[in-house]
Amino acid sequence: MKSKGLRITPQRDQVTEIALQQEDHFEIQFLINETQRIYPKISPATVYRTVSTLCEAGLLSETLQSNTGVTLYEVHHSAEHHDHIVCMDCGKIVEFHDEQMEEAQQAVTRKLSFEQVRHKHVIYARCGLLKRK
Amino acid sequence: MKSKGLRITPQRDQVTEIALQQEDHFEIQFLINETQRIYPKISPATVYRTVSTLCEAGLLSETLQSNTGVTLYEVHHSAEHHDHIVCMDCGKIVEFHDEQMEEAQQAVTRKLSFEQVRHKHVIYARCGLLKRK
DNA sequence: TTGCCTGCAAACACTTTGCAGTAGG
DNA sequence: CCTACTGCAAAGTGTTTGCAGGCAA
Repeated sequence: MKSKGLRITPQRDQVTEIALQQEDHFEIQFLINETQRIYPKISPATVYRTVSTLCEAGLLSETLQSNTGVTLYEVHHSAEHHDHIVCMDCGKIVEFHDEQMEEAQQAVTRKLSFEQVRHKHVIYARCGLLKRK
Repeated sequence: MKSKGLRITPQRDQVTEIALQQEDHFEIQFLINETQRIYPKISPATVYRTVSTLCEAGLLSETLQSNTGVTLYEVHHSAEHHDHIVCMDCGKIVEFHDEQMEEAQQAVTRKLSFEQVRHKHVIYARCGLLKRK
């Protein structure tokens, strides 16, 4: 898998395993904490380096900013693309996919003579929990 | 205009004037440089403070990240909302507005029981300049 | 053995904050 | 006169980098 000239080390193993276990979006700090629980002497620098390696390898992707502005990562499911709704009140993140919207994007991009590479589409909304209180 | 308990000072005047002159997206560092050209002893902290004041006042908005990841601001035209295409090759930024897409967003958000507040929709694309070379 | 990988600490870029002095209204 | 605003420098954040030693292959 990562046998593309990359060495397999206990540190990378540990970080990779924890990262890939996550079903949700997570921040680097979480990964650092979790890894240090098991492997106390790992350095944050190594986690950063490993995460960017995993991103390049296509196993993770840096998806979005949380409602507080922190960078979040998620396991990259090559399957299908999705976008995000972030709740500004409780921070909850919901994924969605809308084919019609994707097509509209392609249309706009082409109309302006661009070739779309990727996009970042985040809707900031309120789930209503606060209002009900 | 900013007579909402806010004081008018030469520093704020200068920063505001330069900021509002910009037709394009700009980064804070640009604003700091430009202001210091005219008003050399202004402090970066003041520019930061002024920019956030202007954002709260609705005159500026923090719109997006450039292709290199820097935060960009733009003068806020209350008129109509638009989204952005950022060229990953040359950094060019094009604005677009697509009513159909906006409606699709509302539909998705409502379907998931959210109330949309705002959204950030950035398409990263290539303008093709590099390819032609 | 080779050189990629690690830990550590320092460097970094960007932004915020505490404080004492200044000046707007 | 009062207190918001400013400059300065220090402190924060989040992330990257240089280096010497260590270990996978």
